[in-house]
Amino acid sequence: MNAKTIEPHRPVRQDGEQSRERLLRVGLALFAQKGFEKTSTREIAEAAHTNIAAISYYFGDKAGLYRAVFFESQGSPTDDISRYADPGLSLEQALKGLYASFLEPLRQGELARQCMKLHAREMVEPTGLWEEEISTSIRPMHDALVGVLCRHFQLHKADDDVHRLAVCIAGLGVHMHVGRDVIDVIAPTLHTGTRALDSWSDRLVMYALAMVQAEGQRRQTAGRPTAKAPGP
Amino acid sequence: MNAKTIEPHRPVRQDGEQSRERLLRVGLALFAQKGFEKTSTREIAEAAHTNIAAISYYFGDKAGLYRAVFFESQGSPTDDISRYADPGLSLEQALKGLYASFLEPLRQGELARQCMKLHAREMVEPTGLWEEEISTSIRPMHDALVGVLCRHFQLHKADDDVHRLAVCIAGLGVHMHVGRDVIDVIAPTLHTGTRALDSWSDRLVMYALAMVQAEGQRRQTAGRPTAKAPGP
DNA sequence: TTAAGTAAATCAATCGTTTGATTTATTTGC
DNA sequence: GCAAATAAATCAAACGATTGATTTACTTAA
Repeated sequence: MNAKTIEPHRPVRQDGEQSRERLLRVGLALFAQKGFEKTSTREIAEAAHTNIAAISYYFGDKAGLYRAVFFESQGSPTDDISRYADPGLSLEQALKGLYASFLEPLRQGELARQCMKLHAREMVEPTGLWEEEISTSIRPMHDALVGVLCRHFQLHKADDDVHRLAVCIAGLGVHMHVGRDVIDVIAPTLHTGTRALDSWSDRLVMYALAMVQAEGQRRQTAGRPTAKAPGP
Repeated sequence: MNAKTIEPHRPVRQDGEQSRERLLRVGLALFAQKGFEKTSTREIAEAAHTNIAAISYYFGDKAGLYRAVFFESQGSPTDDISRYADPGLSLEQALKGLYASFLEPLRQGELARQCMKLHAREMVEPTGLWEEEISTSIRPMHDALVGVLCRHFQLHKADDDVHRLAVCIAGLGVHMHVGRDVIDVIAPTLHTGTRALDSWSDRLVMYALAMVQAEGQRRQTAGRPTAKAPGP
């Protein structure tokens, strides 16, 4: 943040802020690769070319470093909502924006991919930060998606079926990250080249639109009885 | 190595097998809840009312217990494929069978749910058993699903688009387990009651059918020029 | 007896963390 | 301008705790 002037020669002593950033970067890589428990503070310090004490010096403790990695390392956390929550957008545009939020980290490089992996790891092995992530990032995204669907279905209030549909639509995007390694093994060609992600984006939008359409048809077929299932 | 191979006959003492089963049950619960690293052998032994030495006595080491938990505890691992790989089944029947495999563990009780959680954990934090699980369980499932789709699309060979569709169809089922805790927080009503899972099954099948239909339409619209990657 | 099984004590290794001292950069007093 | 003083950053070393694994002695059923 603070502008560090250019040092005339290689200083024997680091800047401090540089060590902090190295710890963040290395911490993200190792935490994403091996998880929190399997990663030792000595390993982090060694990879970051710092002393072990630097971790507690800058972040208090190992958990503090993890927390900082989790919240500071992400590129653009929640402002992506504007890409699909805007009432002026069409359904297809909103879905395109939604899946772009999911897929962009995959093409953006290793750093963003590590962030996603860290978040995916939190999903099945919550360390406590996950609930905060839900309320600050996931919940707004889900609500925005539910809003888009309600507007499309001309509903003033979302019912369980809308929530289910929203979960499934988002689930396609989540699965791109969670199941990535599996996909690489089962069907490696699906992840080769930059065009691959474009194909994924097109298909995800197409599938999501198909699900929305199917749900719309179901709501019409289900007819007046606004209940969930046709009564006896 | 020690000659701690599998005994051909029942062990002479009854308490032994009981301790072994208790270790498996408790190990599954703790590994699923806290993960492999966070779970200590002392904790397992204490919860199973056995001694720490029993772990190495029956399973060699902690990793051996984990391996036994991972492969022995699952109810019906791979024979579910018959439920959707049978060529005589219709597409809808195959999809119903597929999602039944995903959803049944959720209604079957805590034990099966713990198994699924253990597998979901392996997905983002592989301990080495995951690759074996892919080749023995996931790959056959994916191939079977691809086969069903190829039969439906009247293709003699699967292309990337079919694989993509299969991944998305399976992704809906995977997301039921991976995102379960998140769903419980965001939309708790979606998981209440036994009827809830029936609704999920109906919707998943409906959405999958919609995706298949959309892909079929796309293949027709795309027309003769077999799009991007026509094989020689 | 014989051997499987259990219990308690103990092993070496590693963990995260803390300490006190050292080195460098910046500020202050004159 | 210049040395003293303060702050920031880094370092090696060791801390206590906990880990998985092992050893030893004891119990129990065949």
